[in-house]
Amino acid sequence: MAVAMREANAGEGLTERQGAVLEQALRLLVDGGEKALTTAGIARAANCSKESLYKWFGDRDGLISAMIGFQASKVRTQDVAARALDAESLKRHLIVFAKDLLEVLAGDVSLALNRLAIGQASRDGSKLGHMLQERGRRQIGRRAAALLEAGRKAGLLTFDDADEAYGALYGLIVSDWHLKMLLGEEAGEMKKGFGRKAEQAVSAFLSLYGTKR
Amino acid sequence: MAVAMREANAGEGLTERQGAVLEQALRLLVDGGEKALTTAGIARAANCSKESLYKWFGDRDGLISAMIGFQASKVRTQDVAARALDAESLKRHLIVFAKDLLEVLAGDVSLALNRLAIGQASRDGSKLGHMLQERGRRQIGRRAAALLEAGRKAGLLTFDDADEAYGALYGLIVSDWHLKMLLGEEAGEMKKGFGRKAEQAVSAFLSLYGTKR
DNA sequence: TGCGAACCGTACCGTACGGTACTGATCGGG
DNA sequence: CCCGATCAGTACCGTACGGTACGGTTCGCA
Repeated sequence: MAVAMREANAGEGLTERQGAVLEQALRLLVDGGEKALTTAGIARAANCSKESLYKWFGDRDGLISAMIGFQASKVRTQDVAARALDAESLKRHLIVFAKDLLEVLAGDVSLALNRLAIGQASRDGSKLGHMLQERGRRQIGRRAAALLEAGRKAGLLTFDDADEAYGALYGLIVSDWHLKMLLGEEAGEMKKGFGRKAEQAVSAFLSLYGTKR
Repeated sequence: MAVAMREANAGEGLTERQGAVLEQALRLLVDGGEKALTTAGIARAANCSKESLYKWFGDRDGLISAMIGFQASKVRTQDVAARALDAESLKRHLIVFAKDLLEVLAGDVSLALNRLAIGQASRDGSKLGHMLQERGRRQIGRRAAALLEAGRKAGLLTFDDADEAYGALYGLIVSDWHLKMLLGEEAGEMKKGFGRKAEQAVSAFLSLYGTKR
Protein backbone atom coordinates (compact mmCIF):
# COMPACT_ATOMS: atom_id res chain seq x y z
CA MET A 1 0.00 0.00 0.00
CA ALA A 2 3.04 2.21 0.23
CA VAL A 3 1.59 5.59 1.14
CA ALA A 4 -2.04 5.15 1.96
CA MET A 5 -2.77 8.81 2.47
CA ARG A 6 -0.36 11.29 1.08
CA GLU A 7 -1.11 14.24 3.27
CA ALA A 8 -3.12 14.08 6.44
CA ASN A 9 -5.30 17.15 6.78
CA ALA A 10 -6.49 18.48 10.11
CA GLY A 11 -6.60 15.14 11.86
CA GLU A 12 -9.00 13.52 9.38
CA GLY A 13 -7.99 10.88 6.90
CA LEU A 14 -8.30 13.28 4.03
CA THR A 15 -6.13 14.17 1.09
CA GLU A 16 -5.67 17.87 0.72
CA ARG A 17 -7.43 17.53 -2.62
CA GLN A 18 -10.40 16.08 -0.78
CA GLY A 19 -10.21 18.91 1.72
CA ALA A 20 -10.34 21.42 -1.10
CA VAL A 21 -13.41 19.66 -2.47
CA LEU A 22 -15.11 19.83 0.94
CA GLU A 23 -14.19 23.51 1.11
CA GLN A 24 -16.00 24.13 -2.15
CA ALA A 25 -18.95 22.09 -0.96
CA LEU A 26 -19.19 24.21 2.17
CA ARG A 27 -19.06 27.33 0.04
CA LEU A 28 -21.91 26.07 -2.09
CA LEU A 29 -23.92 25.22 1.00
CA VAL A 30 -23.33 28.62 2.57
CA ASP A 31 -24.22 30.48 -0.61
CA GLY A 32 -27.22 28.51 -1.77
CA GLY A 33 -28.47 26.35 1.06
CA GLU A 34 -29.15 22.66 0.87
CA LYS A 35 -30.78 23.00 -2.52
CA ALA A 36 -27.46 24.09 -4.00
CA LEU A 37 -25.61 21.15 -2.51
CA THR A 38 -25.91 18.78 -5.44
CA THR A 39 -23.29 16.27 -6.44
CA ALA A 40 -23.10 17.75 -9.93
CA GLY A 41 -22.74 21.25 -8.48
CA ILE A 42 -19.97 20.20 -6.12
CA ALA A 43 -18.13 18.42 -8.91
CA ARG A 44 -18.39 21.49 -11.10
CA ALA A 45 -17.34 23.92 -8.37
CA ALA A 46 -14.42 21.77 -7.28
CA ASN A 47 -13.31 20.74 -10.77
CA CYS A 48 -13.58 17.12 -9.99
CA SER A 49 -15.75 14.31 -11.28
CA LYS A 50 -18.83 12.91 -9.65
CA GLU A 51 -17.19 9.53 -9.82
CA SER A 52 -14.41 10.76 -7.57
CA LEU A 53 -16.92 12.15 -5.11
CA TYR A 54 -18.57 8.75 -4.78
CA LYS A 55 -15.25 6.98 -4.57
CA TRP A 56 -14.05 9.25 -1.76
CA PHE A 57 -17.20 9.75 0.28
CA GLY A 58 -19.47 6.86 -0.63
CA ASP A 59 -22.67 8.77 -1.16
CA ARG A 60 -24.22 12.14 -0.54
CA ASP A 61 -24.70 11.53 3.17
CA GLY A 62 -21.10 10.49 3.56
CA LEU A 63 -20.04 13.66 1.84
CA ILE A 64 -22.15 15.76 4.18
CA SER A 65 -20.75 13.94 7.18
CA ALA A 66 -17.27 14.59 5.88
CA MET A 67 -18.15 18.27 5.52
CA ILE A 68 -19.19 18.46 9.18
CA GLY A 69 -16.09 16.63 10.32
CA PHE A 70 -13.89 18.76 8.13
CA GLN A 71 -15.34 22.03 9.40
CA ALA A 72 -15.20 20.89 13.02
CA SER A 73 -11.57 19.92 12.62
CA LYS A 74 -10.77 23.47 11.56
CA VAL A 75 -12.33 25.16 14.57
CA ARG A 76 -10.13 24.18 17.43
CA THR A 77 -10.99 25.77 20.73
CA GLN A 78 -7.89 26.68 22.65
CA ASP A 79 -8.19 26.00 26.35
CA VAL A 80 -7.00 29.06 28.18
CA ALA A 81 -4.91 27.90 31.07
CA ALA A 82 -6.89 29.59 33.79
CA ARG A 83 -4.36 29.85 36.53
CA ALA A 84 -4.06 32.82 38.84
CA LEU A 85 -7.72 33.64 38.45
CA ASP A 86 -9.12 36.69 40.18
CA ALA A 87 -12.55 38.26 39.88
CA GLU A 88 -11.46 40.64 37.19
CA SER A 89 -9.73 38.08 34.98
CA LEU A 90 -12.60 35.62 35.42
CA LYS A 91 -15.01 38.22 34.17
CA ARG A 92 -12.71 39.04 31.29
CA HIS A 93 -12.41 35.39 30.34
CA LEU A 94 -16.16 34.94 30.54
CA ILE A 95 -16.76 37.93 28.29
CA VAL A 96 -14.27 36.64 25.77
CA PHE A 97 -15.99 33.28 25.89
CA ALA A 98 -19.38 34.90 25.38
CA LYS A 99 -18.19 36.89 22.39
CA ASP A 100 -16.53 33.83 20.89
CA LEU A 101 -19.69 31.82 21.35
CA LEU A 102 -21.83 34.43 19.64
CA GLU A 103 -19.34 34.80 16.82
CA VAL A 104 -19.21 31.06 16.25
CA LEU A 105 -22.98 30.66 16.28
CA ALA A 106 -23.38 33.59 13.88
CA GLY A 107 -20.77 32.26 11.47
CA ASP A 108 -21.84 31.54 7.92
CA VAL A 109 -20.70 27.96 7.90
CA SER A 110 -22.04 27.18 11.34
CA LEU A 111 -25.48 28.49 10.42
CA ALA A 112 -25.50 26.63 7.13
CA LEU A 113 -24.47 23.32 8.68
CA ASN A 114 -26.94 23.67 11.51
CA ARG A 115 -29.69 24.41 9.00
CA LEU A 116 -28.72 21.37 7.02
CA ALA A 117 -28.65 19.06 10.04
CA ILE A 118 -31.93 20.43 11.36
CA GLY A 119 -33.57 20.01 7.99
CA GLN A 120 -32.53 16.38 7.89
CA ALA A 121 -33.26 15.62 11.53
CA SER A 122 -36.49 13.83 10.65
CA ARG A 123 -35.12 11.75 7.81
CA ASP A 124 -31.88 10.27 9.00
CA GLY A 125 -32.56 9.59 12.65
CA SER A 126 -30.69 12.77 13.59
CA LYS A 127 -27.33 11.29 12.68
CA LEU A 128 -26.06 14.63 11.49
CA GLY A 129 -27.57 16.34 14.50
CA HIS A 130 -25.66 14.16 16.91
CA MET A 131 -22.51 14.62 14.91
CA LEU A 132 -22.85 18.39 15.00
CA GLN A 133 -23.59 18.27 18.69
CA GLU A 134 -20.62 16.05 19.42
CA ARG A 135 -18.08 17.74 17.20
CA GLY A 136 -19.09 21.35 17.66
CA ARG A 137 -21.06 22.00 20.77
CA ARG A 138 -19.15 19.71 23.06
CA GLN A 139 -15.90 21.50 22.33
CA ILE A 140 -17.04 24.93 23.41
CA GLY A 141 -18.98 23.36 26.24
CA ARG A 142 -15.80 21.86 27.63
CA ARG A 143 -14.06 25.19 27.43
CA ALA A 144 -16.86 26.79 29.43
CA ALA A 145 -16.91 23.94 31.94
CA ALA A 146 -13.19 24.34 32.54
CA LEU A 147 -13.61 28.06 33.04
CA LEU A 148 -16.50 27.63 35.46
CA GLU A 149 -14.66 24.94 37.41
CA ALA A 150 -11.60 27.13 37.69
CA GLY A 151 -13.77 29.97 38.99
CA ARG A 152 -15.31 27.69 41.56
CA LYS A 153 -11.92 26.37 42.68
CA ALA A 154 -10.74 29.95 43.07
CA GLY A 155 -13.72 30.75 45.29
CA LEU A 156 -15.15 33.19 42.78
CA LEU A 157 -18.19 31.15 41.74
CA THR A 158 -20.62 29.04 43.71
CA PHE A 159 -22.77 26.36 42.17
CA ASP A 160 -23.69 22.77 42.86
CA ASP A 161 -24.55 21.60 39.39
CA ALA A 162 -22.03 22.69 36.77
CA ASP A 163 -24.37 21.79 33.93
CA GLU A 164 -27.09 23.96 35.39
CA ALA A 165 -24.70 26.88 35.72
CA TYR A 166 -23.49 26.39 32.18
CA GLY A 167 -27.06 26.22 30.95
CA ALA A 168 -27.80 29.54 32.60
CA LEU A 169 -24.66 31.10 31.14
CA TYR A 170 -25.47 29.80 27.68
CA GLY A 171 -29.06 30.97 27.87
CA LEU A 172 -28.15 34.42 29.09
CA ILE A 173 -25.62 34.81 26.31
CA VAL A 174 -27.53 33.35 23.40
CA SER A 175 -31.19 33.78 24.36
CA ASP A 176 -33.18 33.36 21.15
CA TRP A 177 -30.60 34.92 18.83
CA HIS A 178 -29.43 31.61 17.48
CA LEU A 179 -32.90 30.52 16.45
CA LYS A 180 -33.63 33.89 14.91
CA MET A 181 -30.49 33.66 12.83
CA LEU A 182 -31.29 30.08 11.83
CA LEU A 183 -34.71 31.27 10.69
CA GLY A 184 -33.04 33.79 8.42
CA GLU A 185 -32.93 37.00 10.41
CA GLU A 186 -30.20 39.12 8.92
CA ALA A 187 -27.14 38.40 11.02
CA GLY A 188 -25.12 41.34 9.76
CA GLU A 189 -26.61 44.10 11.87
CA MET A 190 -26.87 41.77 14.84
CA LYS A 191 -23.17 41.25 15.13
CA LYS A 192 -22.38 44.75 16.24
CA GLY A 193 -24.48 44.22 19.33
CA PHE A 194 -22.49 41.19 20.39
CA GLY A 195 -20.07 43.05 22.63
CA ARG A 196 -22.75 44.69 24.73
CA LYS A 197 -24.80 41.52 24.81
CA ALA A 198 -21.83 39.50 26.02
CA GLU A 199 -21.07 41.93 28.83
CA GLN A 200 -24.68 42.06 29.97
CA ALA A 201 -24.94 38.29 29.97
CA VAL A 202 -21.73 37.86 31.97
CA SER A 203 -22.81 40.50 34.47
CA ALA A 204 -26.11 38.75 34.98
CA PHE A 205 -24.39 35.38 35.27
CA LEU A 206 -21.94 36.71 37.86
CA SER A 207 -24.69 38.24 39.95
CA LEU A 208 -26.36 34.83 39.90
CA TYR A 209 -23.39 32.57 40.53
CA GLY A 210 -20.62 34.91 41.68
CA THR A 211 -19.58 34.95 45.32
CA LYS A 212 -20.82 38.06 47.08
CA ARG A 213 -18.19 40.64 47.85
CA MET B 1 -71.64 34.99 -4.84
CA ALA B 2 -74.12 33.99 -2.19
CA VAL B 3 -71.92 32.30 0.42
CA ALA B 4 -68.31 32.89 -0.42
CA MET B 5 -66.90 30.68 2.30
CA ARG B 6 -69.17 28.18 3.86
CA GLU B 7 -67.53 27.85 7.21
CA ALA B 8 -64.85 30.16 8.47
CA ASN B 9 -62.21 28.17 10.32
CA ALA B 10 -60.12 29.71 13.08
CA GLY B 11 -60.00 33.18 11.63
CA GLU B 12 -58.48 32.17 8.30
CA GLY B 13 -60.42 32.21 5.06
CA LEU B 14 -60.50 28.46 4.95
CA THR B 15 -63.19 25.92 4.31
CA GLU B 16 -63.28 23.24 6.93
CA ARG B 17 -62.45 20.81 4.15
CA GLN B 18 -59.32 22.81 3.49
CA GLY B 19 -58.57 22.82 7.19
CA ALA B 20 -58.83 19.05 7.24
CA VAL B 21 -56.40 18.89 4.33
CA LEU B 22 -53.93 21.13 6.17
CA GLU B 23 -54.33 18.92 9.21
CA GLN B 24 -53.31 15.89 7.18
CA ALA B 25 -50.42 17.82 5.68
CA LEU B 26 -49.19 18.71 9.16
CA ARG B 27 -49.46 15.08 10.16
CA LEU B 28 -47.38 14.03 7.18
CA LEU B 29 -44.80 16.68 8.00
CA VAL B 30 -44.58 15.64 11.65
CA ASP B 31 -44.29 11.97 10.81
CA GLY B 32 -41.92 12.09 7.89
CA GLY B 33 -40.26 15.48 7.75
CA GLU B 34 -40.06 17.72 4.75
CA LYS B 35 -39.30 14.80 2.46
CA ALA B 36 -42.72 13.34 3.15
CA LEU B 37 -44.49 16.59 2.38
CA THR B 38 -45.20 15.97 -1.31
CA THR B 39 -48.26 17.16 -3.13
CA ALA B 40 -49.12 13.63 -4.17
CA GLY B 41 -48.71 12.43 -0.62
CA ILE B 42 -50.92 15.14 0.79
CA ALA B 43 -53.58 14.45 -1.82
CA ARG B 44 -53.50 10.76 -1.01
CA ALA B 45 -53.57 11.29 2.76
CA ALA B 46 -56.38 13.82 2.59
CA ASN B 47 -58.41 12.05 -0.10
CA CYS B 48 -58.38 15.03 -2.37
CA SER B 49 -56.94 15.72 -5.78
CA LYS B 50 -53.73 17.51 -6.52
CA GLU B 51 -55.73 19.83 -8.72
CA SER B 52 -57.74 20.95 -5.71
CA LEU B 53 -54.56 21.57 -3.75
CA TYR B 54 -53.29 23.89 -6.45
CA LYS B 55 -56.65 25.60 -6.79
CA TRP B 56 -56.85 26.27 -3.07
CA PHE B 57 -53.26 27.11 -2.20
CA GLY B 58 -51.62 28.14 -5.45
CA ASP B 59 -48.45 26.13 -5.18
CA ARG B 60 -46.42 24.18 -2.68
CA ASP B 61 -45.12 27.29 -0.92
CA GLY B 62 -48.63 28.64 -0.57
CA LEU B 63 -49.68 25.38 0.96
CA ILE B 64 -46.84 25.48 3.45
CA SER B 65 -47.66 29.07 4.34
CA ALA B 66 -51.25 28.03 4.87
CA MET B 67 -50.05 25.24 7.14
CA ILE B 68 -48.15 27.71 9.31
CA GLY B 69 -51.08 30.11 9.45
CA PHE B 70 -53.46 27.28 10.21
CA GLN B 71 -51.37 25.93 13.04
CA ALA B 72 -50.76 29.39 14.50
CA SER B 73 -54.46 30.12 14.45
CA LYS B 74 -55.07 27.06 16.60
CA VAL B 75 -52.63 28.02 19.32
CA ARG B 76 -54.19 31.05 20.91
CA THR B 77 -52.33 32.41 23.89
CA GLN B 78 -54.73 33.63 26.50
CA ASP B 79 -53.62 36.81 28.17
CA VAL B 80 -53.96 36.33 31.86
CA ALA B 81 -55.42 39.49 33.28
CA ALA B 82 -52.63 40.23 35.70
CA ARG B 83 -54.39 42.43 38.20
CA ALA B 84 -53.84 42.19 41.92
CA LEU B 85 -50.30 40.93 41.44
CA ASP B 86 -48.21 40.09 44.46
CA ALA B 87 -44.81 38.46 44.64
CA GLU B 88 -46.25 35.00 45.01
CA SER B 89 -48.73 35.21 42.15
CA LEU B 90 -46.14 36.82 39.87
CA LYS B 91 -43.82 33.92 40.47
CA ARG B 92 -46.64 31.49 39.86
CA HIS B 93 -47.55 33.18 36.62
CA LEU B 94 -43.96 33.21 35.49
CA ILE B 95 -43.58 29.52 36.19
CA VAL B 96 -46.74 28.73 34.27
CA PHE B 97 -45.43 30.84 31.41
CA ALA B 98 -42.12 29.03 31.49
CA LYS B 99 -43.76 25.61 31.42
CA ASP B 100 -46.08 26.66 28.60
CA LEU B 101 -43.14 27.99 26.62
CA LEU B 102 -41.20 24.77 27.00
CA GLU B 103 -44.24 22.68 26.14
CA VAL B 104 -44.93 24.71 23.02
CA LEU B 105 -41.34 24.57 21.82
CA ALA B 106 -41.21 20.82 22.41
CA GLY B 107 -44.45 20.17 20.57
CA ASP B 108 -44.37 17.88 17.55
CA VAL B 109 -45.91 20.34 15.16
CA SER B 110 -43.86 23.27 16.40
CA LEU B 111 -40.63 21.35 15.95
CA ALA B 112 -41.62 20.12 12.50
CA LEU B 113 -42.61 23.58 11.27
CA ASN B 114 -39.50 25.17 12.70
CA ARG B 115 -37.37 22.52 11.01
CA LEU B 116 -39.14 23.16 7.75
CA ALA B 117 -38.74 26.93 7.95
CA ILE B 118 -35.10 26.66 8.97
CA GLY B 119 -34.38 24.25 6.16
CA GLN B 120 -35.83 26.68 3.65
CA ALA B 121 -34.32 29.81 5.19
CA SER B 122 -31.64 30.02 2.52
CA ARG B 123 -33.91 29.41 -0.44
CA ASP B 124 -36.91 31.63 0.00
CA GLY B 125 -35.45 34.71 1.60
CA SER B 126 -36.64 33.49 4.99
CA LYS B 127 -40.26 34.17 4.15
CA LEU B 128 -41.39 31.21 6.19
CA GLY B 129 -39.00 32.15 8.96
CA HIS B 130 -40.49 35.59 9.30
CA MET B 131 -43.97 34.15 9.18
CA LEU B 132 -43.19 31.69 11.95
CA GLN B 133 -41.59 34.45 13.98
CA GLU B 134 -44.53 36.77 13.50
CA ARG B 135 -47.33 34.28 14.00
CA GLY B 136 -45.82 32.15 16.70
CA ARG B 137 -43.08 33.81 18.61
CA ARG B 138 -44.63 37.24 18.81
CA GLN B 139 -47.75 35.88 20.48
CA ILE B 140 -45.98 34.33 23.40
CA GLY B 141 -43.61 37.27 23.50
CA ARG B 142 -46.49 39.64 24.02
CA ARG B 143 -47.84 37.51 26.82
CA ALA B 144 -44.48 37.65 28.55
CA ALA B 145 -44.14 41.37 27.96
CA ALA B 146 -47.53 41.99 29.54
CA LEU B 147 -46.57 39.88 32.52
CA LEU B 148 -43.26 41.66 33.00
CA GLU B 149 -44.85 45.08 32.63
CA ALA B 150 -47.49 44.19 35.19
CA GLY B 151 -44.77 43.05 37.55
CA ARG B 152 -42.92 46.32 37.09
CA LYS B 153 -46.06 48.39 37.62
CA ALA B 154 -46.70 46.48 40.83
CA GLY B 155 -43.21 47.29 42.05
CA LEU B 156 -42.15 43.65 41.99
CA LEU B 157 -39.71 43.87 39.10
CA THR B 158 -37.13 46.45 38.15
CA PHE B 159 -35.72 46.80 34.65
CA ASP B 160 -35.08 49.56 32.18
CA ASP B 161 -35.23 47.62 28.97
CA ALA B 162 -38.16 45.24 28.77
CA ASP B 163 -36.70 43.43 25.77
CA GLU B 164 -33.48 42.81 27.63
CA ALA B 165 -35.38 41.43 30.60
CA TYR B 166 -37.46 39.23 28.34
CA GLY B 167 -34.34 38.02 26.59
CA ALA B 168 -32.86 37.00 29.91
CA LEU B 169 -36.05 35.23 30.94
CA TYR B 170 -36.26 33.40 27.63
CA GLY B 171 -32.61 32.39 27.74
CA LEU B 172 -32.82 31.14 31.31
CA ILE B 173 -35.89 29.08 30.48
CA VAL B 174 -34.90 27.65 27.13
CA SER B 175 -31.10 27.66 27.18
CA ASP B 176 -30.03 25.31 24.39
CA TRP B 177 -32.90 22.86 24.73
CA HIS B 178 -34.74 24.14 21.71
CA LEU B 179 -31.77 23.71 19.42
CA LYS B 180 -31.06 20.27 20.80
CA MET B 181 -34.62 19.21 20.09
CA LEU B 182 -34.50 20.73 16.61
CA LEU B 183 -31.37 18.70 15.96
CA GLY B 184 -33.23 15.55 16.84
CA GLU B 185 -32.48 14.93 20.49
CA GLU B 186 -35.25 12.73 21.80
CA ALA B 187 -37.76 15.11 23.34
CA GLY B 188 -39.68 12.46 25.24
CA GLU B 189 -37.41 12.06 28.22
CA MET B 190 -36.70 15.78 28.30
CA LYS B 191 -40.26 16.76 28.98
CA LYS B 192 -40.35 15.38 32.49
CA GLY B 193 -37.63 17.83 33.48
CA PHE B 194 -39.62 20.83 32.33
CA GLY B 195 -41.20 21.56 35.69
CA ARG B 196 -37.93 21.74 37.58
CA LYS B 197 -36.29 23.64 34.78
CA ALA B 198 -39.07 26.21 34.74
CA GLU B 199 -38.85 26.81 38.47
CA GLN B 200 -35.08 27.18 38.40
CA ALA B 201 -35.26 29.62 35.53
CA VAL B 202 -37.90 31.75 37.20
CA SER B 203 -35.98 31.77 40.47
CA ALA B 204 -32.88 32.95 38.68
CA PHE B 205 -34.83 35.54 36.75
CA LEU B 206 -36.41 36.90 39.92
CA SER B 207 -33.10 37.14 41.71
CA LEU B 208 -31.87 39.16 38.73
CA TYR B 209 -34.83 41.44 38.12
CA GLY B 210 -36.96 41.11 41.24
CA THR B 211 -37.06 43.91 43.80
CA LYS B 212 -35.08 43.06 46.91
CA ARG B 213 -37.10 42.25 49.96
C1' DT C 1 9.16 4.20 -23.47
C1' DG C 2 5.43 1.53 -21.99
C1' DC C 3 2.09 0.35 -18.16
C1' DG C 4 -1.29 1.13 -14.81
C1' DA C 5 -3.64 3.94 -11.52
C1' DA C 6 -6.07 7.99 -10.56
C1' DC C 7 -9.06 11.21 -12.28
C1' DC C 8 -11.69 14.75 -15.11
C1' DG C 9 -15.55 15.62 -18.06
C1' DT C 10 -19.63 14.05 -19.83
C1' DA C 11 -23.14 11.18 -21.16
C1' DC C 12 -26.46 8.22 -19.36
C1' DC C 13 -30.25 5.91 -16.43
C1' DG C 14 -33.94 5.46 -13.18
C1' DT C 15 -36.68 7.80 -10.17
C1' DA C 16 -39.35 11.16 -7.94
C1' DC C 17 -41.36 15.44 -7.62
C1' DG C 18 -44.08 19.88 -8.94
C1' DG C 19 -47.50 21.19 -11.73
C1' DT C 20 -51.27 20.48 -15.49
C1' DA C 21 -54.99 18.26 -18.10
C1' DC C 22 -58.61 15.12 -18.59
C1' DT C 23 -62.52 12.03 -17.14
C1' DG C 24 -66.19 10.70 -14.53
C1' DA C 25 -68.98 11.09 -10.32
C1' DT C 26 -71.63 13.77 -6.93
C1' DC C 27 -74.82 17.30 -5.70
C1' DG C 28 -77.52 21.54 -5.24
C1' DG C 29 -80.70 24.70 -7.79
C1' DG C 30 -84.04 25.75 -11.35
C1' DC D 1 -85.21 16.07 -14.65
C1' DC D 2 -81.52 18.48 -16.42
C1' DC D 3 -77.48 22.03 -15.86
C1' DG D 4 -73.43 23.67 -14.06
C1' DA D 5 -70.09 23.59 -10.60
C1' DT D 6 -67.05 21.18 -7.71
C1' DC D 7 -64.00 17.70 -6.88
C1' DA D 8 -61.64 12.85 -6.69
C1' DG D 9 -58.72 9.98 -9.21
C1' DT D 10 -55.41 9.33 -12.57
C1' DA D 11 -52.61 9.89 -16.33
C1' DC D 12 -49.24 12.83 -18.09
C1' DC D 13 -45.13 16.17 -18.82
C1' DG D 14 -40.83 18.45 -17.93
C1' DT D 15 -37.21 18.75 -14.93
C1' DA D 16 -33.75 17.82 -11.71
C1' DC D 17 -31.26 14.96 -8.87
C1' DG D 18 -28.52 10.72 -7.12
C1' DG D 19 -25.77 7.42 -8.74
C1' DT D 20 -23.16 4.78 -12.56
C1' DA D 21 -20.47 3.96 -16.74
C1' DC D 22 -17.23 5.24 -20.20
C1' DG D 23 -13.67 7.66 -23.05
C1' DG D 24 -9.68 10.48 -22.78
C1' DT D 25 -5.78 12.52 -20.16
C1' DT D 26 -2.21 13.09 -16.81
C1' DC D 27 1.35 11.30 -13.97
C1' DG D 28 4.21 8.27 -11.24
C1' DC D 29 7.04 4.34 -11.89
C1' DA D 30 9.58 0.49 -13.72
